[in-house]
Amino acid sequence: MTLIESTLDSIAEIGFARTSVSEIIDRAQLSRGMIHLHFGGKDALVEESAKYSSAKYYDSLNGLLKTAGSDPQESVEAIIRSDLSEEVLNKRTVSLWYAFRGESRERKAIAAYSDTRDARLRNLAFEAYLKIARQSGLPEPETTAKDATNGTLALLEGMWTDFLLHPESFDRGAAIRTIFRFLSALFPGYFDLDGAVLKAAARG
Amino acid sequence: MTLIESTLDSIAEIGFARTSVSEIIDRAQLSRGMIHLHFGGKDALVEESAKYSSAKYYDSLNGLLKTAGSDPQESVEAIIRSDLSEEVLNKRTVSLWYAFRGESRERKAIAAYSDTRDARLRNLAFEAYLKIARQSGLPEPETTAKDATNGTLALLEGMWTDFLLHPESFDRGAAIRTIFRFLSALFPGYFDLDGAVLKAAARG
Amino acid sequence: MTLIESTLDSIAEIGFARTSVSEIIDRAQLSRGMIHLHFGGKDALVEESAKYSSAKYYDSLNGLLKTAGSDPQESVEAIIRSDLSEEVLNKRTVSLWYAFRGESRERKAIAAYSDTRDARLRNLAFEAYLKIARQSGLPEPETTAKDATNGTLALLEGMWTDFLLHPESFDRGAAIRTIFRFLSALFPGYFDLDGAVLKAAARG
Amino acid sequence: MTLIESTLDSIAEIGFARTSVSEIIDRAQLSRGMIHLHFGGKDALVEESAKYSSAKYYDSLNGLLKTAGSDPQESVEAIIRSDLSEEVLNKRTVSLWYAFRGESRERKAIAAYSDTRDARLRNLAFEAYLKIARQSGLPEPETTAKDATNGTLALLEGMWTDFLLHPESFDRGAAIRTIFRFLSALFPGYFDLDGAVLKAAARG
DNA sequence: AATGAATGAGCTTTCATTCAT
DNA sequence: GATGAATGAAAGCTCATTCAT
Repeated sequence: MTLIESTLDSIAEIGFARTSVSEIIDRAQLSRGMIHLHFGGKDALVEESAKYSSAKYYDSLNGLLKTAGSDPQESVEAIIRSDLSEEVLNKRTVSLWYAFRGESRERKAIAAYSDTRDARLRNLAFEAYLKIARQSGLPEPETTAKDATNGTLALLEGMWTDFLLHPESFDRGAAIRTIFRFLSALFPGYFDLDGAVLKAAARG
Repeated sequence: MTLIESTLDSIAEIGFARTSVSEIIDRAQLSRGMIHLHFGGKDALVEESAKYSSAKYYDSLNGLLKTAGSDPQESVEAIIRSDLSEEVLNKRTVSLWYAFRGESRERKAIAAYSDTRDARLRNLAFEAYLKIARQSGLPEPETTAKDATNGTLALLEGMWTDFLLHPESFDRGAAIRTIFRFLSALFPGYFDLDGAVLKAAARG
Repeated sequence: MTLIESTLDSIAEIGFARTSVSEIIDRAQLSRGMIHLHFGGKDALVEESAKYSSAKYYDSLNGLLKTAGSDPQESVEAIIRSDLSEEVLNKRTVSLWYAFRGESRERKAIAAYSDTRDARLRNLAFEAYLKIARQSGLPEPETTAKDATNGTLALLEGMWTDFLLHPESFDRGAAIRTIFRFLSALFPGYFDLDGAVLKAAARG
Repeated sequence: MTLIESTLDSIAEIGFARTSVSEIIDRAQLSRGMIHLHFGGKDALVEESAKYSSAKYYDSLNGLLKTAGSDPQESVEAIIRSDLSEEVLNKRTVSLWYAFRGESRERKAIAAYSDTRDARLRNLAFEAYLKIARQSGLPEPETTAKDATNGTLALLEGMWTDFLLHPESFDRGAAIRTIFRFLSALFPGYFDLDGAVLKAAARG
């Protein structure tokens, strides 16, 4: 196993504080010097691990988003279902995510990889909501779309926190339904409690 | 200053990793042995500090909630405005909150004090939403109220995360407006973008 | 034994490079943390040791100089005999002196304690030579005294180096005689090959 | 650049302790394995470097001594002026010389190359002084010549130490004059404060 | 009860050396 | 011969904890 994966495993399993160089090299079955040879030090390895972990999250997400249809409400649904899927949201990823966030106030390099969903995801959601808001004839569609985007991402964050603190009792279905209840109220005819609603008119 | 407050100051200012016994006793101007004498060790002190910090959060919140009117939508507005107020949501509290969450996967005693808004707050929100849902004549008012509660608390979590990662650019007003956009869609006539809407009929 | 003495012993016996924290604490029979507790780190301990070693050299020298009579040529003789005595010039002191000098180019704090005989000793020698030069009626007594001082201290340095490199074959008597051969040529009637010459007139 | 020159550069510039294998190969632009391939290890390379450095010192000195005239006092003057010339005595050589001396107590192979002027130089000086002593009709010319030799080399050592510790304020002219003051006293008519005195009789 | 000097396990890092290529 | 990735012993240092006072 690589040093980065061993580092992530260790942080996920025993936490940031107990993730020592010794722990990492034991897991990676590599020699002590490798960390400094390849990364320059433990801190740099941890930062690379944060970067890699963040990239993996977006990769997983992007992989899942590919399955979305062309309708904007389908894109939104894909984002929500993907971000709350077992592949993306599980004990390991949530442990890592919060471990890095706990360090982010002290280490700006880590903060950069701990961001609340990155620009690409925000843009994807915003574009979808903008189309929906315009189609619905809502006033100020940009502002509506922006708030819907921020709100959706905030709701996803909240669900992740819930998973962190109650991994055993967390209910993915309930989390998804809660989000769609808000969306179906905001964009009636586009969403219902089960997700995206595809109208005959919209499908042509 | 007490050991607990010094511990919290240290965690908030220089982070979990650099919060050593020496750092704490320097801040508290107490002798080295006091931590073990009074708490049994550093870990126990940190747990007590998490407990105290959590209690202080709810105290601040409860203090602010007292100003709420008797209408359920006013209660909801009070919760939201309080939880995003400068008194409750600031660099210190958010640093502490995420520092403890970073540790929560490894230390269950800390997890207990890092919870996503506790039972009292959930009940308060749920009771308010239940009244609103019933008054609105919505079907399945309990489920609606539960989802609205979970969603509201999730949105607040999301806003806190946003503050953690972008303390300088965070906009309290925009955060509040975003939440009310969702609530005003879910409970039209009870909320608008500015908060609670108090109908003549409701005021009697 | 103290940490400083253990450090000096180690440097004298096994050299600068092999004088590790482990070596020092083993010799001192103290715990690992003491070096950092009392001195702040190995470097600071080494500097304090250099300072102490330097002070001890001057103390030994001053102790021996007390035996000197009141005539200036007796002062000069006392300086030379003391600086080449077994008490002052021995394997330990010469090892330390050159070990510190080897470091002095890189560490200015150590250079300060490695100086070629300090100001007090220079002044003592200069005052003695000035009196002799004036009594002898030599032209430019100040310049003569200055050169005699520099030359005497340089000769002593040279003898120390000889001792460093050939501790077994070094001959204190020959070293002293060599120096007095130069001095007796420079100040005839004041010194001969055996040291200071005390004239009837000078003795009263 | 060769490994030996890189090693000497490193010791002169950053000191013994910081001269690592990595530092040396970086300077030499050679691969890591070369040190062991060609020298068997770092220690052997350092010893070869000490040997080379010593040889270079004597080469420089010999080159400068060639300019000396045939009179013995001219030979002595050449030795002194050469050993204190910028070519021979400069920051680099003095750094190297004292770095090796600092190690000499522990590594006899290095001590051999750190000697206080070698046999050839001693013989050259001794032969010159012996001629002068005999010409002057001094009693015990051998002993006088031996002391003059030891004294001269000791004085040169002392001047080097002065340069090591005060490279900025060191005054070559003053150092030379000081030595000649001693020599002119010991061998009047052969030296004065400016160096060798060449008598009409001696020149034929 | 209260102190803080002392401990030593465990930390990150360095670096001479090895050896498969 | 020549390379440089890999090794792991040993380095300096940190720090929670202990305990004689």
